[in-house]
Amino acid sequence: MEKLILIDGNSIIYRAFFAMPPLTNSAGQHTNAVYGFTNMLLRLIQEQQPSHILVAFDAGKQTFRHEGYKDYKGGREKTPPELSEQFPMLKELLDSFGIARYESEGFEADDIIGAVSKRADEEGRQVLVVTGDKDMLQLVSDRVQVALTRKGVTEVEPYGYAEIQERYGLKPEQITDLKGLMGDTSDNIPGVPGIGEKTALKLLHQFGSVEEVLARTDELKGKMKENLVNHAEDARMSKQLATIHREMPVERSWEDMAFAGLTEDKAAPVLRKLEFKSLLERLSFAAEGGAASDGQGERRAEEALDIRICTEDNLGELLEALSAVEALHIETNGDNPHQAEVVGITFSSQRMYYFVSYDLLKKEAAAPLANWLGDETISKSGYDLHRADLALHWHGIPFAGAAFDVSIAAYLLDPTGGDQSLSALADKYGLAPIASDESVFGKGAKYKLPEEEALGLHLARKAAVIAKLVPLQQEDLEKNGMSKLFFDLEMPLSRILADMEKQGIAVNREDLQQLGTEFQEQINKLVTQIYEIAGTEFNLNSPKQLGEILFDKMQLPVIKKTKTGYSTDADVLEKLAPYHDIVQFILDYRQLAKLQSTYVEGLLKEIRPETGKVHTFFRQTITATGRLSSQYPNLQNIPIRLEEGRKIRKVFVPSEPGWHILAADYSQIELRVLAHISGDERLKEAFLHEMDIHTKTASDVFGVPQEQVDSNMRRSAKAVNFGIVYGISDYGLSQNLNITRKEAGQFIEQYFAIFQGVRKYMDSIVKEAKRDGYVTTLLERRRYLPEINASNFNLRSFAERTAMNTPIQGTAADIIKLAMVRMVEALSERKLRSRMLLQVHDELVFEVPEDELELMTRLVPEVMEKALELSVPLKAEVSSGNNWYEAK
DNA sequence: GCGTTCACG
DNA sequence: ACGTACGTGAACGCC
Repeated sequence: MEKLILIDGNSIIYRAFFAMPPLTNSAGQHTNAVYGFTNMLLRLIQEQQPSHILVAFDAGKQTFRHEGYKDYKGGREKTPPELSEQFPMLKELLDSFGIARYESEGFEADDIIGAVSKRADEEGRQVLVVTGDKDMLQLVSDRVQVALTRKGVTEVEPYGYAEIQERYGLKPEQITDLKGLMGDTSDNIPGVPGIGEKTALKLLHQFGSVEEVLARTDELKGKMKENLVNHAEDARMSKQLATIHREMPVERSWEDMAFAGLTEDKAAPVLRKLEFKSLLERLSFAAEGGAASDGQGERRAEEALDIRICTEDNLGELLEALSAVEALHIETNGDNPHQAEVVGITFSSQRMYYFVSYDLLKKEAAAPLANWLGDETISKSGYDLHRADLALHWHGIPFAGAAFDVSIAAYLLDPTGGDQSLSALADKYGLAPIASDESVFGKGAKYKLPEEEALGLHLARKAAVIAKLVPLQQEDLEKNGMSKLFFDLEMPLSRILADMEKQGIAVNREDLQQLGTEFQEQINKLVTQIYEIAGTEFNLNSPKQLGEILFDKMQLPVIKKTKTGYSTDADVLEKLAPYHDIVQFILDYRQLAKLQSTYVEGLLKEIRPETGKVHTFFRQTITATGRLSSQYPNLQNIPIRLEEGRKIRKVFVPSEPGWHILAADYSQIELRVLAHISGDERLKEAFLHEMDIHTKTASDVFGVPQEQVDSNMRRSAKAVNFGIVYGISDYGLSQNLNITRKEAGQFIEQYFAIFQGVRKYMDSIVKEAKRDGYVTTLLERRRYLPEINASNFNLRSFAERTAMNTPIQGTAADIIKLAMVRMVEALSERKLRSRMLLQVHDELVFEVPEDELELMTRLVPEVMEKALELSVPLKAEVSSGNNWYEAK
């Protein structure tokens, strides 16, 4: 008789973790949850004699991160790292047992179990679902049984029709009704207030279903009736949430799930590594490894590598091997690559690994090696070569020829994939494991280089992993249709970014200091006034102390609270301003204090004395959408909206006398992208006719001619347009416009009634995300949304808004990146001296010699507008002056 | 190290 | 019943 055991992996490992006492192996890894899981598994196998087994997991690391987030919202503990670290071990163990496991981006273990059990049921097979989650009881049928864990985890209690009837007096399909009424705090299912298990069961015994209860509330009375009437929708939705979807495409055949029993050669090494001696005995496996054991048997099976620690004497070997180098790794220290030291370089060449220390690299004897590094005709594969390039540059060693950067590939393949270190990538691709940097170097203040031998080994392992990753990632990129994005856009861009960063942008130190003096005078005045009104001195920078003054001492009304106390953010202070003069002073203080600490003092610290410039570091592998980010300093958030802050821009000047700063920005690029991808005729019309998009939107939504749109209507329309781009919600819009949620909802409804193409796009992109588990941009940049089918309302809603926003923000990011690549080509073709310095999401900043100003004023917007052809025109506006302030 | 606030697109 | 507009980085207070 064939029998399938379907295990809810997440549910069981959680329970095992909390049920078992702490347990670690000699490597210091926690193993208690894996131990509990394995015990349960072996017992099930013995008792049930299954022919097939499948363990289902929630997909991806994100799930656990967001479970932490959800728990946090629910006021519970985060997933402890002692548990997180056990997931990879469990998966390795299952593989070694020959047990199939299944996780699929965008789906939860519930979905997998629901769908697999349904199919098996239809095929007439016996199924036992093992879980700690009572919701699963809804899956019970003639052929499907559900085993719930008891107190511990190794014991389970099987439920069929009879047991559910006996325990609850319900049929399996009524389990969702039960949840609909009583809710479930751990899953964030609300249910109906005041109704717990007892009341819910009574109601269901009387009426049979949620729908029937709600239809016949006239037969009830009192508070319960009131709650049911008022929360009818909650009840319906809760039932929906508790319903397991059983329709996902199952990408496992029956044969894939076959279980043939354990074999010692596969299972024993993993059990030994975990140091599960009692289990080894129970299975009659040897507790010590066989012939393979080499005294390191208990450690992870890191690969033995053939390593040369290079010296002046043996450097010739490496020089000969250079022509066959598959990968190199350039290790740097510190976060800021402009200040980093080069720790050492390793090379992988035909299964030999060479380590070169920085000291050796700087010696005359290594000149051929330095030449090789700087030869742009030699293609190089590595990890974070952009960072390496900068570090080498400041030590006088040119680097060129970056052709395949494993960190960028990993980012494109999963921009929100969490830890993208080489150690994590080795795990992910099933390569020989390598130690984490933290374990080799320590972190923070404890960072310390190990002995050269150990250092060389660790860095050689990195080079080895890079060499192996390259073909694997190349294949994955190809599979995802991202090869062009990688080779023709991101890799060229990474080289361009390094050039921009080395170039830097000049800052007038004296002017900046002068500005600081002016700010400080104003700050001093404000502080005096505020202390006087408050009647006491306190730390104005402490929201806690400020809150005590405003709300306890002065008794101003509390508008909003944070987790830790009173909120004092600008939103709140603006609402309090009418009550007391002090509030405006505080707002002004905040503004100036921000400018002073972040932009005057912060920027001064970043000016490099040698160049008189600031050299930001653009990060290419951070954002979820494909945008860049900027650090040390962040030059993508220099003030502009308020005049006081905008003055900061005056200190950003050309680095050569007589040159100009030229800035060009895309006009409404995100709404134009939306017009293109949604195909909305009205939106397209607006851009084809060069209309003011917010006025046009107001005119359409309020049904008045454009001439009659007043400033308030335009302001509302602008907020709606922003909201649309962000993945609109009535709540968000209401916050932004300071109106009620209902009014915001009406705005949105009116908008969608006019821009129907946009509504269709929003609906279809969410559907697409639910089907595929990811969304893409025009250039096939991809973002996975594992929570798009979550049963938790907040997680799911967030993913839905992300599904709407990411293709828009991401495509805009694609476009300006394309423009940057084309711009550099255009500059070099025309042999111009102008330099591209900064990118600020929809803006490019250049420094331009006088005699190129006219040409650049035409060329830059032209290149930007032609970067990608859409069904609406792209528009770029250009301007120039003696500094960034004037280039507006 | 986390939370709050605020600067930008 | 729940609480978010999307995407970032830096400074500061506080534990």
